[in-house]
This record gives sequence, structure tokens and C-alpha cells, in this order.
Amino acid sequence: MGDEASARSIEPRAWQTVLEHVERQLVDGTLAPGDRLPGERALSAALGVGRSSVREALRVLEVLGLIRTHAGSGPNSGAIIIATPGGAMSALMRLQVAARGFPVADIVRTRLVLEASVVGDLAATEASGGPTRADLSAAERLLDAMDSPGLEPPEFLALDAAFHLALAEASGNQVITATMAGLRSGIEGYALAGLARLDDWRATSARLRREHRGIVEAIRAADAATACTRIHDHISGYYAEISPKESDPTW
Amino acid sequence: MGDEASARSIEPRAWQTVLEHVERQLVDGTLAPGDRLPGERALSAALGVGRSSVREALRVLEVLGLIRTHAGSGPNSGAIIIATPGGAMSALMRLQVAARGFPVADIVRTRLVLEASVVGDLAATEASGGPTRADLSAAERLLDAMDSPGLEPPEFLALDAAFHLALAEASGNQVITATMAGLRSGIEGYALAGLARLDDWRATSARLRREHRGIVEAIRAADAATACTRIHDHISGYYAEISPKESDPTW
DNA sequence: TCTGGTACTGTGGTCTGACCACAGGCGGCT
DNA sequence: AGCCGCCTGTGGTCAGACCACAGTACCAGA
Repeated sequence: MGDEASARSIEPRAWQTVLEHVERQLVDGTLAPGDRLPGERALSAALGVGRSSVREALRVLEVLGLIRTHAGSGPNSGAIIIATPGGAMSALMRLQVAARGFPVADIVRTRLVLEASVVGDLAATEASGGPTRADLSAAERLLDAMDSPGLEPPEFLALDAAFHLALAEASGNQVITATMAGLRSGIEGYALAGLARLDDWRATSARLRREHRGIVEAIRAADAATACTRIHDHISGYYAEISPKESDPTW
Repeated sequence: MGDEASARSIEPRAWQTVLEHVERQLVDGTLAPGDRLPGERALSAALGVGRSSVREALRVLEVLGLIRTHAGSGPNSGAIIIATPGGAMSALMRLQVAARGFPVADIVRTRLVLEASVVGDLAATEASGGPTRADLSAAERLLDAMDSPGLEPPEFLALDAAFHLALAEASGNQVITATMAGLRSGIEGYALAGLARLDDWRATSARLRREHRGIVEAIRAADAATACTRIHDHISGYYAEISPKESDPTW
């Protein structure tokens, strides 16, 4: 079957040449965040491919969080280089979970690893002193919002997700932040479905709020070990509660 | 169909409806890995969008590692659902690094976290006994290959990457495996460029091989703490060696 | 009957040309 | 001077055409 590599595989697909063209310009600095790409018609003519192929490549770049497109004219129009990996990570994780490429259990385990590292880092930073408190206060504002009574479970979960993301952002690691955003949306559907398996939402919500406060408290106390243990128990405890009892292939 | 002009302003973009259609079928089980999607023309007619829009959506799904397309006819033709997140992660990380969305330092830090977790898990599994040895032997075969003399630095780095990936695969966590593959290719260009900053490649290569053996040895001895320390020093030591001295915005 | 080749069919891959909605800029009108 | 409408260029979408490809069905010959 390797004989088919003779004719077709030498020439890459048209949209890939566009993708490689943009990536090359990105690497060598010709293109930087904020810059505008040439118009689709110009790109098409410059690379000798059809506009459809250019559009397929641009669509990929858009989904990957590398460009943002606007119709019309003016400085805001056209395809502009950005770098917002969060959405791409989310789409990737979500679809891979849907296609059974990522078991939910592996996502939860990865969250455990990353979040433990995040709170450990935060506690260490707090120990060494520094301007970390401002970012932590953003997370604490979310905790306050979660205390408001009459919150519907889905709203509570959204605030919960934002809280964990705020911790990641406070750690300053953009890769971990984007990855955690992706992991979260990958299992968001299962978290919502798992609500039905909770016996007593009020008790669970109270426990989650208490655990959140405990985590922040440990970080503030610069106690990395306690913070790691608490977030580990927090996450694994919750998912143990909502995971289906019978074996489910997506878990 | 004449109302599409007015409906377009409210409706999502045409290719997104295709994407959502596929995702919905994936979630509710209508589509599963191995299944074939309807042909582009059929999908176009079924969803009331043009074939170009269908193709843009399929291109996104392909880059995200969800489908594989083949021309021709027969059971291997058409778009088939797969779930190979590795390539998507790699493309995402590579492009985000190129677009300065991900600092290289954050990628290295994330590698530290994930790989420490991987070797810790492996050591713990080894402690509890189990059929872990076969997978570890795959990693060890790569170490043997790295001992072969006359290996060019790029070849050595490729084997090095494969070794670290083999450890992740042995841990059994597919999310971590795919993420590590992505992280690695995100900084591959910088690893290659960093070779020029090494004073003595022979000495470095010998040290890396020694450290690799030490990591596997610690895993085999079920000594999680030592394994974590060793892989941490291994990775951070290497990147400290190849990172540029002057400040570089991409780091 | 078996075997070999050939035409057919349906697939993705690509290009072209056309039209639309949109948003800004420019120039003429008030 | 200030306002308003045309003009232009952008992405978004669609329709149709052609190509290369790979399997399949069919038919002719041994």
C-alpha cells in the first residue's frame, strides 16, 4: 500500500499549503498578533489556489483560535491574527469526548494533576510574597457569588467552573489555563447530566462552597501540601458523586 | 429558500450548523467511531447549506482529529469518524506558540507537571504490581536505540520525544498522552534551535541517556518520589541549558 | 467455469464565477 | 460646516463544473 505515495502525496492538499504559508510567516515574524492577513482573493492569487481552499485554511485557523474574521471594511475588517487558545481547546476536548477519544475519567484525572499543581504554585507564590493577592481576590469574588441563595444548579456549576479557571489564571501559566478551560468544557455535559444523580443538592452545594473556601484559605496560608490535598479531594469527591454507577463506555 | 438572506443575520454561520449537526449526532450516539458520514453532497442537501460550507466544517473536523477522509469508493472512502487527538493537539500548540499565544516557558512548566505525574503514577502502579512492565519495555527499547553511536542530534531528539511519549502512553491516560504530544511539538522548533547553544553535545547526550535510565530505574523500583525528582531535574535542566540567555519574547 | 480487463459509479479535491450583507470612506448635497 | 447616500472592498455563501481516484459490476475471452 505504500505505492500510492508516488503521485499524490508529493503535492500537499491546497488548503495545507495555505496553512503552512501562514504558519511560516508566523514563525519568522512576518505575521504577528494584531496584523491583518491579505484578503482571501489576494491570498488565493498569491498562492495559486482557489478561494475555497483559502477559506478552508482560514476556517481551521479560526477554530484554532489564531484569527478572527470580520466582514465589511475598515481597520476591523478582514482576518486578524489573534491568539486565544481557550476556545480551540474547548472545542477539541468537547468533540474528542463526544467521539469517545477521551474517556471522562482521564479528563478528571488530568484536572486533578493540573489543579493540584496550580494551587501548589499559588501557595508557593504566596509564601514568597508578591502581588498575587489581586488575582486571588477575583476567585474570591466568584465564591461570594456562589453564596447567593436561590442559585440554580447550572448557574452554580458555571460559577464553579469560573472559580477553578480563575485559580489557573492566577497561577499565570497560560498553557495550563487554556488546557483547564478545555478540560472543563469537555466534561461540562457530564457534569450537568450528573446533577440528576445527586440526592441532596443543597447539601452538596454547601459542601462545595465550604471546600472552595478551604482551598483558598490554604493558599492564603501558603500551605501548599494542604491546598493540594484539599483540591484533590474536592474534585475527586465531586466526580465520584456524580459518576454513573453502572459501567459507561464514555467514562 | 428565499428567506435565507434575512435569516442569515440571526442564524449561525453555515459551516457551524454542520459542525453542530455532527457533534449532536456524536453525542447522542447516532455517529460513533468507525462510522461513515454522509457524502458531502448529501450533507449539503440535508442541511440546506452549500457544499463549500460542508467542506469547511469537515476540514475543521479533520484538523481536530475527528474524521479521516479518503476519495474513491468502497468501505474506506468518504469521511470516517476517528478519534486521534494527537495531531490536533500538536497543531494547536505549534500554532499558538508561533502566534505568541503560548510562551515556551509555560509549555515547559506544563510538561514538568504532567510528566512528574506520569512517572509518579507509573511507579505507584509498579508498586501495586500489575502488567505495566510490557509498556515500560517499549520505552526501554527507545533508550536502547538512543545508545546507538553516530546518532545525529535531531535523530536523538526524536527518540527522546518518543521516549517521553512512551512513558505517557504507559500511564494509560489518553488526555495526558495527547497533551504531551502537543506540548512536545509546540516546542520542537525551539529544541532544535537550542542545539546550537550546546557547548558539548556528546556530554549532554551522555547525561540525558544516564538520566533517562535513572528515571526508568526509579519507576521499576516503585520509588515515586525519586522518579518525580529525577524527571523534574531532567526536563528543567535540559531547557535551562538550551534556553537563550538574553530575554526572548517567545520564552 | 474461470479469468481478466474495462467501463461505470460515486467519492473527495479543487477551481471558477456569481451574488449577498456588511462597514467604512468619500464626495456631493443641504 | 454638517449630514446623507453612493461606492468600494471585505468576508459569507452558493452553484456548477471538472478532475483523480478506488471499488464494483459486467462482459468478453480462454
